[in-house]
Amino acid sequence: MVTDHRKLPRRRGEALNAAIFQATLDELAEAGYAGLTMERVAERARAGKASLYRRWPTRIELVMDAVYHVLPVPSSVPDTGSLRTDVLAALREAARLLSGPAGEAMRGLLSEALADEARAAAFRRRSHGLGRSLMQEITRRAVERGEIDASAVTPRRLDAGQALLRQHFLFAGPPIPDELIVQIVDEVVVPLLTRR
Amino acid sequence: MVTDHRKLPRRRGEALNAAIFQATLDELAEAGYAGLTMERVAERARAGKASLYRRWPTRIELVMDAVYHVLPVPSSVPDTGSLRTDVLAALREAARLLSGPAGEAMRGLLSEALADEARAAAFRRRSHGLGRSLMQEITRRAVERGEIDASAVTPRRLDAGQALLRQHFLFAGPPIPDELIVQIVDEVVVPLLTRR
Amino acid sequence: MVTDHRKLPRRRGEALNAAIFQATLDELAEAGYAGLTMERVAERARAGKASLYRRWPTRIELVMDAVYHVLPVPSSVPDTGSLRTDVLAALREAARLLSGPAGEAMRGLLSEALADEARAAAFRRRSHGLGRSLMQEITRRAVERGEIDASAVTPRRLDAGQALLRQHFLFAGPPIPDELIVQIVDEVVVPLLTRR
Amino acid sequence: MVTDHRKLPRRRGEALNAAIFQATLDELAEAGYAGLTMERVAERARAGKASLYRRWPTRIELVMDAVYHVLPVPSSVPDTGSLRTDVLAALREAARLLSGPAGEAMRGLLSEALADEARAAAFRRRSHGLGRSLMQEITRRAVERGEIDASAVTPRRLDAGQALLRQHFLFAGPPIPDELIVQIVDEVVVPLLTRR
DNA sequence: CTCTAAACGAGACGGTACGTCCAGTCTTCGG
DNA sequence: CCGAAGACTGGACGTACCGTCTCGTTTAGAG
Repeated sequence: MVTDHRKLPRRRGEALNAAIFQATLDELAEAGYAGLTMERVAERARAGKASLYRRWPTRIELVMDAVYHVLPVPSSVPDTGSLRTDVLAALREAARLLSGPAGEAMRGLLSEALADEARAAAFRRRSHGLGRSLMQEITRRAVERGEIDASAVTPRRLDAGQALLRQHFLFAGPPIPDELIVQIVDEVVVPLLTRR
Repeated sequence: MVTDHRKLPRRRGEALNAAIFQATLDELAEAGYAGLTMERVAERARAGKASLYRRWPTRIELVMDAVYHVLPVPSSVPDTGSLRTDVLAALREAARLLSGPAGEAMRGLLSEALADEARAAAFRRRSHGLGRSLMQEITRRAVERGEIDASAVTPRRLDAGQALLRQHFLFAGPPIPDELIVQIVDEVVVPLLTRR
Repeated sequence: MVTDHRKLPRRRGEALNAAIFQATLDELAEAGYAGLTMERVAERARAGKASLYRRWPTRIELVMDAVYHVLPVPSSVPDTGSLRTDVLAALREAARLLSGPAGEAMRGLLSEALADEARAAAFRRRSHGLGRSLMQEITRRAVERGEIDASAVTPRRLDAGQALLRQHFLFAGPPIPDELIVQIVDEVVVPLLTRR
Repeated sequence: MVTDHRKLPRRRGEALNAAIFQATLDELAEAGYAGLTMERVAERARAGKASLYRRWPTRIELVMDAVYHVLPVPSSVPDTGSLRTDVLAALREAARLLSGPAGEAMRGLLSEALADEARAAAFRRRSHGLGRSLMQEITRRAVERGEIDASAVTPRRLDAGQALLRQHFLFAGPPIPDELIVQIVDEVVVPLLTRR
C-alpha cells in the first residue's frame, strides 16, 4: 500500500469500505480463509477493529461482502448458438471464478456459513443460485431452438455440471484443468439433456 | 499435594486414544468442526494437550482419525441384482454417513486439508475415493450382467451421483431428503450409464 | 428520515453545563471516579462528546468543576465562642463534604492531578487550602479572646486535624464516625494549641 | 525466601514472578499508576497476559504484591535512646518509602482499593498498619524510660505524624523536604506526647 | 425578521487496552 | 524414564473508551 492515511483526512463510508474489502481480499490470497483474522484485516486497511465490527459482525459476512463486491454476479449469459458451447462457456466462467478469491472464500465459508439459516441462505444465493439460473437460461434457449426436449430438463440435471466442477475444486483445489470441463460437458451435461 | 484423588487409573495407549476419539466426536457434534479446539477436546477427554499433539500434529489429523475410527470404510458393496437399486443403496449409505460426524468433519476439513499435498491425498482417499471405487464395482457388475455397455462408463459419470449428493449436503446441510437421492439416481446416474 | 422527533429543545451554555455537571455527579456516585468515563457522562447528559471536550480537556477538570459547582466553598467560618466547638464544627463540616461527591472526587484526583503543576495547584487550592484558611480564622479569634497563645499556632498544627480526618477517609472510606472527630479535636487539635 | 541454586528446582513460577514484579515497578516509575497497563507489564516482562491474570485478577493486586515484594515491611524499629530521634528516624524512613514506588502505588490505589472490603483491608494492612505499630513500639520504650506518660498515648496521637506526612505527599508529591519532617516532630508529635 | 455563524447531538473514525480463549511448546512430576 | 498434566509465550478474539473529526440541525444574535 502506498498512501499513508495518517496524513490524509479520515476515510468514511464507501471509501473506507473499499479499503477494507481490498485488505480482506489480500489477506484471503496470502493466508487463506482459515488464516484470515479481523485483526490483520484491520491493520492492513489501517482501520480500527471497531470499524470492521460495526459493519460486519463476523468474518463470514465480511468475506462474503468483500468477495462479491469485487466479483459481482456476471449477468451475461453465454449465447453461442449451441447447447454444448453455451454450457462449456458457462462452466469455464465458473471455473475462472473458483480459481480466484471467490473459490478460497467458498471453501472456508462452507464450514461456518450454515450456523444460522439467514447466513446460509445468503451464502447459497450468492454462490449456488448463480449456476442454476444460468443453466436454466441456456437450456431454455436450447429448447426454443429445438435442440433438446423440455422434458429432459430437471433440476438435478441442471446442477450436475456445477456439482462435478465444484467437487473437483473443493477436493483438489485450483487450478481446474480445462480437459476436465470438456469431459463434464461431453460425458455428462450434454448427454443428459439431449437424451430422447 | 500429597495424594492424587483421581478415581480412574491413568489411561495409556489405546484406552487413552479411544477416550480422545470419543471426546473429539462429541465436540464435533456439539460445536461443529469450526468450533472444535484441541483445548476442549483435551479437557473433555481429561487428557493433557501434549498427549494430543504427540499423536496428531494438527486437528485435521485428529478429526480424520477420530471419524475413521468409529466409522470405518464400509467394505460391503451393495449387490441387489440391478444397477438402479445398487446405486440407490450406495447413495443412501453415503447420505447416512454424511449426516453423521463424517459429514461435519468433511465440511470443515475442506478449508484446511489442502494446505499440504500429503494431507490432501489422505483426505481424498478417505472421503472421495470411497464413492468412486464403490461405483466402479457396481458398474462392473452391471456390465457383466449385460445391463449396461462398458463404453458408457467414464470417471465423470461415476462421480456424478456423489457430486450432486455432496453439493446438496455442503450447501444445505443435513438431513438429506430421500426424494433427492431417488431423483439423482433416476434422472442422472441411471440415464447416463444406460444410454445406448 | 425527515423529521426530528426529539422532545427537548437543544440546550446551550449554562443549561448544558448544568446538565453535564449533574450527569458527572451521578456517574461519580454510581461508578466512582475510577469508573467514570467521558463517554458515559456525555450519554447520560444526552450531549455530544465534543461538547464535553470543548469545555474540559480532561476528566480531571470536568470532575473538579462539577464537584465545586454544586458544592461551593462554604465561606461561613463557624463562630461558637470557643476554640473547641469552632474546630469541632469545622471538622464536622469537612467530614460531611468528604462523605459526598467531593470525597469520591478527591480520592480519584489524587492519582491524576499531580501530572502537571497547574492542575495540582488548582486541586490543592480547592481541596486543601480551604481547611487551612478556616483554621487560621478560628485560631485568630481564639488568640483575640486570649484563649490560646499566638506562638502556639504553626502551619503543621493547623493542618493536623484535617490530616487525621483525611487519612481516615482515604484509607477507610465513608462514613466517618463522629466519635473519631471528637477524639481528633480533644486529643490532638485542642491540646496542641492550648499548650502553655 | 532463600533460593538454593544447586538442587532445589527453581520453580518456573517464582522466576517469572520476579520478572513480572520488576516490570511492574519499572512501568510504575515510567508511567505512574494511572498509566500502568497489564498489557505493557506483560510485554515488558516478556510474559503472556494470561500469566499475569492467572496470578492477579486485577492490577490492584499486582501492584500491591509487586511493591510489597521489593519493599517488605522494615521490621527494625529505630531505637536511638530518645523519643524525638526515634520518631524522626521513623518518619524519615516513611518519607523515603513514599518517595519510591510504594508512594506512587499508594496514591493510585486509593481510588480503587476500596471497591471491596477484602482488598481495602489488605491495602490498609500493608500501607497503614506499618506506621501505627512502629509508633506503638517507640512510645512503649519512651514510657519505659519514663520520658513520657502512658496516659498521653492515644491512637489519634500515634497517627498524627503519619497523617501529616502523607497529606503532604499526597497533595504535593515527592520529594518530601526534611524540614517538614522536623517540624512535624517538634511542633506536633513530641508536644502531643510529652504534655503532662 | 431574516440570515449566518457558532454551538450542538450524534456518532464514525484510528487507536489502545481490556480480560478471555486457544495454539503449540516446554517443564514438572507421578507411575 | 516415559508420558500425563498443565503452565508457559504469543496472538486473536470482540468490547469499551479515548480524543478527534465530520455531518446535519438548531439557535442566538447581527444586520
